[in-house]
Amino acid sequence: MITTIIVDDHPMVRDGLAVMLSARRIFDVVQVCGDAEEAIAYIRKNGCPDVVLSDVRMPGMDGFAMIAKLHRFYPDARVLLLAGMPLREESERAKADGAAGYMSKSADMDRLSQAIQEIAEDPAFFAEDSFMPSPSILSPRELDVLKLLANGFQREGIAAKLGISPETVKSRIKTLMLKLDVSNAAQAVSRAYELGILRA
Amino acid sequence: MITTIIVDDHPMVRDGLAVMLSARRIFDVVQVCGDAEEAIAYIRKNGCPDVVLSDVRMPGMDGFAMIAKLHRFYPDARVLLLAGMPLREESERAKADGAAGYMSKSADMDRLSQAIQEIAEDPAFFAEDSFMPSPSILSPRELDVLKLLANGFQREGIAAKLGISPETVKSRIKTLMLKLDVSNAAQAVSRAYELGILRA
DNA sequence: CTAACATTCCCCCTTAAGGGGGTAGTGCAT
DNA sequence: ATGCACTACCCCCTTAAGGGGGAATGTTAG
Repeated sequence: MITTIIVDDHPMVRDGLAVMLSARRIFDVVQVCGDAEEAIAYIRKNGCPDVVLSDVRMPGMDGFAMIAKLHRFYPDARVLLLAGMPLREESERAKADGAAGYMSKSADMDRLSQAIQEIAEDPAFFAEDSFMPSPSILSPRELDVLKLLANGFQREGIAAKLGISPETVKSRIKTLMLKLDVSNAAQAVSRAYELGILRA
Repeated sequence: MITTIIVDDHPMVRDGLAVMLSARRIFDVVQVCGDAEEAIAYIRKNGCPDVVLSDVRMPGMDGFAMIAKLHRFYPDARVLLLAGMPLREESERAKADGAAGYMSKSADMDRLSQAIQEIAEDPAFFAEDSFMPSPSILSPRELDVLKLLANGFQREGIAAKLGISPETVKSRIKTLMLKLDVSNAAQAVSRAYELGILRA
């Protein structure tokens, strides 16, 4: 039995992972947390699980900061970082910062499962998988919507501008936020600038 | 009597200006508009006023685009651009693009009144006033809040992070959005990146 | 001294946003 | 042909955001 805890600000991702992992009898998901602070508090109280699965980007403390903090108390803690949008540079940083791996949230369960087991068994193992082709993570339509969001439009205005329904705009915003791994429009715009999707 | 119309996406600014100008008996504010499209539609139906007062930054068509479009039908239209945050480069562009002036929204009424009169009388007059020292338009606290907004936090989270009340955060967001001349958090973040207040 | 500004916090209110589903048609891959 | 991404659209729901005020500090630049 491999004990794990899952840290992700997205309830969907977090719970989905928990269910899928638990379905494989070799994993025991002892806790799911919405942010790094919560996870660290839990670990300090209840001890460190075999593997910590954590989102890279989270409001507040991010995955890297969490590793640093966690390693101060548990130098041997194994943290597998999960990225909504895996980037090669980030993976390299993860390795350098002592992560146990860096994988995509959309990696299939077999690979993830395999990775977690290898991490639990081999203290030197670093798990990684493929990367996004960096830009154009967003579909053309999502980009349209994002640009209008950055220009202060809201759903109704975007819908009128693009000649579609506000509900569809809502759908695009939903998928776009999921891809950027953010929780609201303001953060989506920020991430987009950071990733070079939007240019200053 | 100098006829004017006011175009600004901020109801506060728009109506405030209308009232203050109307208080001076020499001005007749014949219309207030929330966006450039609306203003142009009005002008094409009712004729061009002596002076058009328009915000520079607006969702959709901005002040520069409005001048270009307006001048296609009314080559002599006099448009005084108003900036929430006056920048020297923007003022130069305004002059080049055929604006009748470029002034700060926070210019005092006497100067604005004076400028409008000169614009109405002299077809070659270009009105301008002082400029912001560019960066640090935002107060330290506003910057704190803005950064957290860009990181996906919302009022409650920001309040907790800064150890203040959510209502205070709301106040900071209000003033910050006013200064950046934007209508929501997403646009505030975008403007901040464009202005170099936030860095990718 | 007194504006101006920043900061803190409170109230009201309406509307928009976001979470979490679902259906369905297209077109492009394996 | 079966899947997958993209697109468009619909429903439910709760909570957050933003508009529009106000009041009270404290600091600082005229």
